[in-house]
This record gives sequence, C-alpha cells and structure tokens, in this order.
Amino acid sequence: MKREERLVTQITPKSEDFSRWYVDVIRRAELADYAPMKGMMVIRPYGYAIWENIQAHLDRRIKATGHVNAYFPLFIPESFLRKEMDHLKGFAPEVAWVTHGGQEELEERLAVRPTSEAIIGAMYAKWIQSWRDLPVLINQWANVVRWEKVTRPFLRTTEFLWQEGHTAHETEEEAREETLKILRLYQEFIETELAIPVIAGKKTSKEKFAGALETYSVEALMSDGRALQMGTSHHLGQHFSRVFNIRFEDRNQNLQYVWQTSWGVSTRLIGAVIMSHGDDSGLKLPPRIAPIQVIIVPISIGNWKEKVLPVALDLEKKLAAAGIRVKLDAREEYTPGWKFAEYELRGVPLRVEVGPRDIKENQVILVRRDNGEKLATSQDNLVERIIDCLEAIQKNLFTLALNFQKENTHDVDSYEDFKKIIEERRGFIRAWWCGEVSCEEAIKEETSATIRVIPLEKIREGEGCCLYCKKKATDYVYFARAY
RNA sequence: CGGGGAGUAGCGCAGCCUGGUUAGCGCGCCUGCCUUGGGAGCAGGAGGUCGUCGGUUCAAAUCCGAUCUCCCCGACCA
Repeated sequence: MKREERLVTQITPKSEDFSRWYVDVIRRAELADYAPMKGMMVIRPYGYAIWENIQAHLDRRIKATGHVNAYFPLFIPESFLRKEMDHLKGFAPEVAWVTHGGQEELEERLAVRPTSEAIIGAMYAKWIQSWRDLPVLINQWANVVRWEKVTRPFLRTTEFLWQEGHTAHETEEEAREETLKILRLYQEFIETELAIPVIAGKKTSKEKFAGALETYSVEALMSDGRALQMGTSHHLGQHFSRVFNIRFEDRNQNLQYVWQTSWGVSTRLIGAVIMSHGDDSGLKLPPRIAPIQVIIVPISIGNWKEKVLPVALDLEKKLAAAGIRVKLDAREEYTPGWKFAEYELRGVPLRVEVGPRDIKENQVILVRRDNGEKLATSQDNLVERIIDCLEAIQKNLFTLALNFQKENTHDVDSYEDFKKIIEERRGFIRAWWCGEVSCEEAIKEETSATIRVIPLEKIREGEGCCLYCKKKATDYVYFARAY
C-alpha cells in the first residue's frame, strides 16, 4: 500500500521498517506503554483484555485435561536454585536478587522467580509420599522476572506474565505423554484461538531448557520471516525430583523418584498475534481473542438520532445477548471516517455501519478487517449473519497465516542455497542434519539461523546427508532466524 | 554485553555545528461555530524545569563530563 493511500496514518508502514511498525502499533493501539525502568512495560487495558481472553481459552483447556490451578511464592531461596546445577547455570545470568528486607540484610538471598521449578519441587517433596498421590497436575498463572539484556514489548521484557504447569508422575512414559499432550494442547489452542499455524517439535539438546531431559516447542513464522517460539513443554525426567528428593513408594513398595514435566506460554503470544496478522493499517485481531469483536458505527447525518440510532442500539443489544463482544460508538465528537480508521488500527474484526441509506434499504454494511470487504447485508437474521462472519474471519486469518508459512518454508539440500535463502528471503528452511552440536553451532555462527525444532511429523522420507558436514543425517529439521 | 542512532508539549520533528529577545512547526488536546457514508473546515486557546545530575560561562536546548531510557544490528533468552 502506498503511503498516501493508507487509511491509517501515524504508524510506520510494515514494509518500510518492521520493528518500528511493531512498536508503533503497540503504542497507537494502546496495548502497552514503556515504563520508566529499563525493559519494563505497562500492559494497558486494551492489551490486557487480549491477555484475559487468551487466559480464558487456555485455562479452560488446561482444566479440561485434569489440571488444577494454584499459586506459589514470588521468591525462591538461593539454595533452592543451586540444587539443580544446569538449571542454575541456565538462569543465573538473568536472575534478579532480593538482598534486603527493609533495613535488614537477608542471611540468604532470594531470587525473584525466573521460573518456578525449584520452589514447586520443594513443595512437591512435602506433598508426595505414595503412588496414590500421583499424578500431581498443577498449573499457575503468574509473573516472572528475567533480567534480559535486550528487550522488546511483549516479545522479551524483564517481567512478563505466563502460565507454568508443573506435573509429577509415576513413570517416565507417563511424563513423556504429558509433555506431548500439552504440546498438542498448545498447538490446538494457538491455531484455533490465535489463528497462527505452528510447527510442533523437539528442541535440540543445545536449545533445550536448563535442567530438562527433553524440551518440545511450538514455533511460528512471523510475517517478517523470523521464527518465534510460542510455547514450550519440558520433560524434566528425574533431574529435579532427585535434587529436591521428591520420592514416593510405588505399587511394589519400592521407593522411587517422580518423573516431572513443566510447560508454559507467556504474554509473548500477544506479540505473535500482532506480528502474524497485522498490516500497514494496524492490528488485525482474531475474533476469538478480540476485546471488541464488533464495532457499530452509526452514520451521523441529519436526523440520525431518530432514524439511525435506535436501529444501532437494538443491534447492539441483540449481539450482546448472543454473547458477542460488541460496542456501539455513537460519539458525536468524532466523524465516522475517524472511527473507521481508529477501530481498524485497533484490529476490531468486524465493523457494522448503519446510516440513513441503510435504514431505507433494510440493510447494514459489514466491513471485514481481515480482507477489507464491504458487504451490504440484510437486517433479517443479522445476528446469525454476523456470527457466521466472525467465524469466517477467524478461519481466514488462519488460512492467510498458513499460506504465508507455506510460501516461506523452503526445502534445501545445499548449504549454498541455505545461506542464500536466509539472506534474501528468510522464513523456515528445512534440511537434513546429522545431530551434531558442532554443525548446529557452525551454521548459527555463519548464518545466525538456529534449529527451531525437529518436527514431530515426518516431513521427508528416505535418507539424506547433513547440510553442513555431509555425513549421514539423522533428522530433517526446521531452521530459521528467530526472535 | 559489543557496534550504531536518538531523547526538545500527548505524538512526530526543527533549532544545537557558530551559546545571547518571550524555544518553534505539524498532528493531537480545550472553547465556539459549522460539519459528519473513509481520520472535515474556520476562529480563538491551553500545554515546556529542552531525559537527569554536575561542570564551563556574564549568559547553556546549544559547549564539556557523568548517568538514565528508547530504537536498530550482533552475542544470550519465553
């Protein structure tokens, strides 16, 4: 879109400067604002409403699979973090420490949780004695702090909101099943509610979580061609149960350590929604998570208050009764054109225009944010038509994102092609890999692309040789430059 | 944490090099009139410790030092 043709100004065009566009959208749509401390942001009401909708959809799924919510402390004693050395080493550089309580210096420093495995492990040790106590399936919605060096609103902030599930099981098999069940749950949730297609797979040992046996993740491709990790699910094995002494007496009266998992998604998902669907005019929110699904704009001409407003009010009432998140903007201080642009910027999926002309025709104008289509629609059965339209928008956003992902996924056999694509087009690149960390690191060093996942689905038959070292390959994997 | 750029009204910027009346402009905001089918028009008005701290000077937005924050590109991460 040419600059002068754009309907919404005041944000940098996406094609001109993606990073700036991203930040402009966040600020203009009032999703978040910078706080006066480095790397911290305020999630404003409109942004928080999106998070609440995300929470509602995900929480329902988490509970439907037998998990319950609880809340653990914000602080973790240093000695607890030190118990699992890989875990400590992984997080040490980014932990914020509390050293004083009031005027008193603490005998032992307290970490502001970067994640809660340690404190939850300590509690599980107290709660679990018998196989009858298992499995323990607990989730918590919380904030965590990681002192990152480089931050970006929603994608990487010093403090962020997330959910973290922590489970304990009798057998390794059960824990692995849980890990994969959650990974699939995340995939279904993200694709259904956020309309973002993801690749589910396993992380390489280099990329796995500090302290885990195996890490799985769902990865999405953003519209600038970079990958974003959208959720992770870890099979922790017995690493934490051994150091926190989480033991139980099994069915054969043997004392055993539990098998654990942990998994999470964060407010980063909001960043993914912005980057996956947005355009030069601003946000495009999937209806399922949009704080406002339908905006009604009355065309305020002549005696509109007598003729148009009652129809608009009636429609608002009916839509609200049908469970639609609807808003009627009848303010006289702003022109209809101004409102059109404003709600487009804010990503409202569907706009209903009602004017004197429409009243005469017994119709309204529906305008879709996903494709800009304007549809003159009869007022008969309008609520049903709107519900169908929202469903169509949700589906279309997913389809558009899926097409983009497909168009930007490249299969390569030669390292030369690999480098060329990474430089010129980015996107996902699929290639054979030998399983060696050395090749993974060399490729990262030379191209800054990393292995995002070893996909769960087999995507290529036969055998091949490693993209880098040309030795026999073990896996056909996804590479990308990532956030 | 390394390299680069930037902080002047809510937002976007000019002024700084070459120090000197009352620090400007566009958008936004307030009041009034008039308008309203894609961010209307006219008139009047409010809003600033020039990021912060310190130094040089008769005089600092401007020169010097320190510090905080943001953006971009790398190394690290949800």
